[in-house]
Amino acid sequence: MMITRTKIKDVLKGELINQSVNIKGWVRTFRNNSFIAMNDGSCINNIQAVVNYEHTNPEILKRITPGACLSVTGKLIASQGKGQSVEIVVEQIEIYGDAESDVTKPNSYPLQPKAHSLEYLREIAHLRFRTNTFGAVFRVRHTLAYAIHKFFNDKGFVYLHTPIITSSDAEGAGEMFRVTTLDMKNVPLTDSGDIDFKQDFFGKSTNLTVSGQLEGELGAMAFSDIYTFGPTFRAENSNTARHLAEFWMIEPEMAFYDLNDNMALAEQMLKYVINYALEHNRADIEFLSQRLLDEEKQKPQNERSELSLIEKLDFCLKNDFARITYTEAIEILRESNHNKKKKFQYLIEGWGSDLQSEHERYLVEKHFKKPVILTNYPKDIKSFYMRMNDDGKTVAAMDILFPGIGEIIGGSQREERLEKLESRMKEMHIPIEEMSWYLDTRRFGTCPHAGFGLGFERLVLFVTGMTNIRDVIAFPRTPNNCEF
RNA sequence: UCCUUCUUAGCUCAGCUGGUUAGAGCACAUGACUGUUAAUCAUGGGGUCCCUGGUUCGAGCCCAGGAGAGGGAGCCA
Repeated sequence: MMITRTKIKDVLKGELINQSVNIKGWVRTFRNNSFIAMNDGSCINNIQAVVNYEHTNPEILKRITPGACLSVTGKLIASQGKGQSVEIVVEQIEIYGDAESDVTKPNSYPLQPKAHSLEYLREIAHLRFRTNTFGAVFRVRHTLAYAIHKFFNDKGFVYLHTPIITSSDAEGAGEMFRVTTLDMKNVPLTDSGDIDFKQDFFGKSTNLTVSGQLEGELGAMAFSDIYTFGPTFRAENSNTARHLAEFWMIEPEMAFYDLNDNMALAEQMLKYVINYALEHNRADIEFLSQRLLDEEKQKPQNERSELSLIEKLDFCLKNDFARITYTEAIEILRESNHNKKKKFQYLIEGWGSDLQSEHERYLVEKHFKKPVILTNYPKDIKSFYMRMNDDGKTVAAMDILFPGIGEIIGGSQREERLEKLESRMKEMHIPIEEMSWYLDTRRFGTCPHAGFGLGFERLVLFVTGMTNIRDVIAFPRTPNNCEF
């Protein structure tokens, strides 16, 4: 009789003890010609399937190699060994797919039963899901994505799908990728010698979106509360461990919210999703936490983290984020011993200039030692749509800074007053005519509103303790790299 | 884009001041063992020292250019 397949996660619960079970998955290791460690991705743990090698065809045994895909049927029993509570006594093995283990042969399975560097695994990103670390990372990533949807859904937010192809280039959030069907070898030109986009697919110049915020504001002016969660594209030539050319962003936009409401929502959301991941992916996060501890054992004492990953996440949940204005931040930095001893590479020059990464890191990691929300930045270093404060010098912006990540959220109360918005756009040379659809929100029933953007991969970085953003997205796109 | 470090076996890395036949651990193969936990033990095979050019009697090592990767910065999420 055929037994239906059970996922390894469920088999490991032990409820099916003394019953026949069928599992399907990939071999991690095969020890002692007897013990197959199998994983099907349903959880971090493997199940041990025990083969009686004396009664099994040696040709079959030879094909049980790391990476091979098997279907195993047998009785689930209490394990005699120490590493696991239950194991399967193999009665039947079907090999779905072999994996060549001999590294001297071409096309051998590149994952060996040993530690590999993250850089090496990045080169074989199509197979790295099969490792403990990346299995854990991508299960956590999934849970965070689900938690974000659940958080907003439970609050009555509408999930708005903003366009991926846009014609607006006024956002100014970054360099854009062009979308075109024009023949690159024979680009049509106008009489004046410019590219004739009238002949392009959309009859105008188009790009991949750098932000769904402006469209999001349109939704908020009808549904009150909306959020977007989609891919975002920036053609910046930035090569860092925190930037991608293609990344996922969450952008809520709320009518009748001021800056304080905005901050409160952002903090509540971050804590909700971190807590959700801790509750639903405990084993994965514990594995990642232990992984970091093992890694840090190689470092000198003074370079090790004060808190483990789990402790860091718990700490973040239990403490209020620090909230300070830009002006107060400048004061703290100016008065710091670090600045007085000239330890900053960029000394604090005074009010008005943007903070450098080292300054943000000092505030978060040395001074407050917890997440920090910076507010009310000088208008000249922020975007046109941010609401002007009464001082005429600052805007109602907020950035949330996380330890080890830097800016994880950027947001603001939006400028809802038409005249002020238009004059700001003129100052910053934003083409007002092209943005007429956006300005309609201010013409027809405008209201105070606010929103923010959360870089999803940066959140995943924080929760998994990974340090390179290329290791928390399945197939990273960065300058000069678009593999798979 | 800028600064900086690196590139040696399938993987992770040693390789002294430029000097004979380039090493280790793991992996892999073969054999032994058989309740293991990345099993253990023995034996064995395995190298375009990233590429191109130069200096030198002699280059893995020095110089120039190029490619790729890591870390930092800028831009930001």
